[in-house]
Amino acid sequence: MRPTLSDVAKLAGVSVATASRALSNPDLVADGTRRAVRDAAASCGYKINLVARSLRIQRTDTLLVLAPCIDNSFYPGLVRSIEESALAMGYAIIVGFTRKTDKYREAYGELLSAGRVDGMVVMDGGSGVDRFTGPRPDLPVVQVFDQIYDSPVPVVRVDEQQVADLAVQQLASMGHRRIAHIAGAADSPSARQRRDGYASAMARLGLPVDDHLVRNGQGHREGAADAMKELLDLPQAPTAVFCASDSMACAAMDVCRDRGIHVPGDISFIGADGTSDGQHVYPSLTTVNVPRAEAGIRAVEKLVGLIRGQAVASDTVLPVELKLRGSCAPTRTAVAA
Amino acid sequence: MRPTLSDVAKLAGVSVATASRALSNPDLVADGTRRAVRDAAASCGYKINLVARSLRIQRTDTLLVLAPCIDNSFYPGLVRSIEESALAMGYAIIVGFTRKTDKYREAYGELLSAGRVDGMVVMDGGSGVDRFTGPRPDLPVVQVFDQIYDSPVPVVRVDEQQVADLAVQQLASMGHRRIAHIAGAADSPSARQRRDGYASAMARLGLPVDDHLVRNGQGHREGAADAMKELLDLPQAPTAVFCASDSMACAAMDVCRDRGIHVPGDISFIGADGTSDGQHVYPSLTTVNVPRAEAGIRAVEKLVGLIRGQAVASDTVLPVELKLRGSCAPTRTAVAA
DNA sequence: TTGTCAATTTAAATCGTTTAAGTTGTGCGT
DNA sequence: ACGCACAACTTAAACGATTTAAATTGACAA
Repeated sequence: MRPTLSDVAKLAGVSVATASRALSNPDLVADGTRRAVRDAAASCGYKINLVARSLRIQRTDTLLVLAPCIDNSFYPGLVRSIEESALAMGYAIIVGFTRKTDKYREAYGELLSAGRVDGMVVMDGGSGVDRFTGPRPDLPVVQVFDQIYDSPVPVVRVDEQQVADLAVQQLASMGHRRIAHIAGAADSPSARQRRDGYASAMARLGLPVDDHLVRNGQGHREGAADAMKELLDLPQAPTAVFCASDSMACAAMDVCRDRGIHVPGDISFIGADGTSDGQHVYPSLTTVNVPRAEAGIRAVEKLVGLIRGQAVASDTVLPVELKLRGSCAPTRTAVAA
Repeated sequence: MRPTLSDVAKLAGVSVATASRALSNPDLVADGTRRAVRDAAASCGYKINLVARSLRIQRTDTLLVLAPCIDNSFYPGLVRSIEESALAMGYAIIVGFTRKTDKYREAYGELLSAGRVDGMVVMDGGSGVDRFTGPRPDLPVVQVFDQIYDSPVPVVRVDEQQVADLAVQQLASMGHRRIAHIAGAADSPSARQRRDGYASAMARLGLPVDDHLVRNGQGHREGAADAMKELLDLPQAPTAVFCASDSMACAAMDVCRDRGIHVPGDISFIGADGTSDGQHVYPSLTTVNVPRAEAGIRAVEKLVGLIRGQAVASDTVLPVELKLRGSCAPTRTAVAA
């Protein structure tokens, strides 16, 4: 049987209260007593029972982290960053994947409402947070990217419109006028915002907004490949494409290579997110970077603040940044000019 | 204040014991009582306190999953598979990254020895499992891939020698004789075994084993790129390379592209692991697939068996398989012949 | 000797469940 | 009518820690 605190106390010849103090609040006991208790604990291999401790102090020191999936190269980095700062603040993390499914959202939400975790970071904005916890607006929850429309839940995010803006602006500054957009999953709030951002950037720059130039890539490679084929088959194919994610951009570039179309000579690409997808392809992908590591840190800070009952900013917006790489170039006419 | 079972009992006019039974062991109470308790619970929004429950039943229904990192594309799929089967068996998972560092190994090991989790899946074989839990051979632990030398811990793995064997055999059958190897991290058991497997396969096939043809790629892209450059600078460059991981193979192929060396025309590549790295490069990478999803399932099955005190196989070896893709081709002489 | 005070230590309550053991009351056979 | 079996429920004791309030100890001054 595993030794308990009472075993240690017996061994050291003190009460359990003193044993508890000696181990967790050392300055409240006399030197000799402390040593005796510590020796006793070591000699019998005592390990605290964290479950009992949690019950008593009403804290689990554990956070729940929910991502839609982990196949997507967007999330691993985010999870890693969350894990790192959680650990630094004394929390372990339970990781769950919602698969964008209410069944899983609810299953994991139980962990929060049943007190197995102290708070939750949600990266899956597919639907309201009440999908997770039922109607409990008081629980500590932080949303990261993919904000739910007019949700009261504190959020760490970027300005998605600006993501699109930077991309379109860059392409336009290189002389492109027929700029297409391959959009992300229809049910993703951020994908919708990037599409809107694309449209308004085009309008603002006085570029022709042609509905045929906007295609739904559904957020995955296959969808993006199909979308790209449609774009290339257009009577007037675009000279540049802004894709809502790097992985879609890579898939679209692959389609071009297969058809013998040169990137960036014949057509330029810009992706978004700044994942590793775009770094090791040829040509390497220009992208609008979304600071995922930073977001993870801020999310944990915010969540821990919430848990401790401190006042926290309800909306944190992080800066995005264009990373210029090999996949885009000035149009031929711009070069000629 | 959150309602407890005793609140529910009061509301329903029964004792807490009956309330507990009505909710978790429904067939032990009368129909009317059950309904009364359930209604009471619903009406006050009662949620069970899983921490209290865990303390009482001495189970947390939580597993600890330790990976060295998650940047590497090898682990996300494995973690996902573990999460999926754990959830199916009624377990949540705490995920931790060891960063191949004893500090982190010990920090997470605490969770196991302090009873916050019921068992642990370790994917980081860098050192003995005692690095995690101290000298506690009785705790439920399963190792996945990267087995620790003569460790008593049950393991789910592949035959790493066979991984190398399949690769070398394939290349040899295509006429290659100068086959190089770019090895993985020096401290990784599986990397060492693949290197040994390469050497013995070469010997068995009567191919010249030249020390210059074995380079340490250190398991990452940069290391592999350096290794590849050295190989290309050799007086007699290899005509084929077996890389200990797909990501290293991709990095090595990139070096060839930069130097204008054609793959697979001038040189063939085979990677290992079957990660997504090799699927979206050009040419797509031939690889020896390691069944990660299957491994995750088997690991959880085994761990849960261990937790429940059942007898489990101590060594599960899963089959590997060559996935022939575009990165390797017969030598010119083999084609001419 | 006695009282005061600070420094330690202890007993007991508490966190919210589960469950073994005990109580009650009903129906049944004889 | 009596006793027995059985169902339904209650009581009370865990699980293993923390923490409040009370008790003990010893030193020192009056």
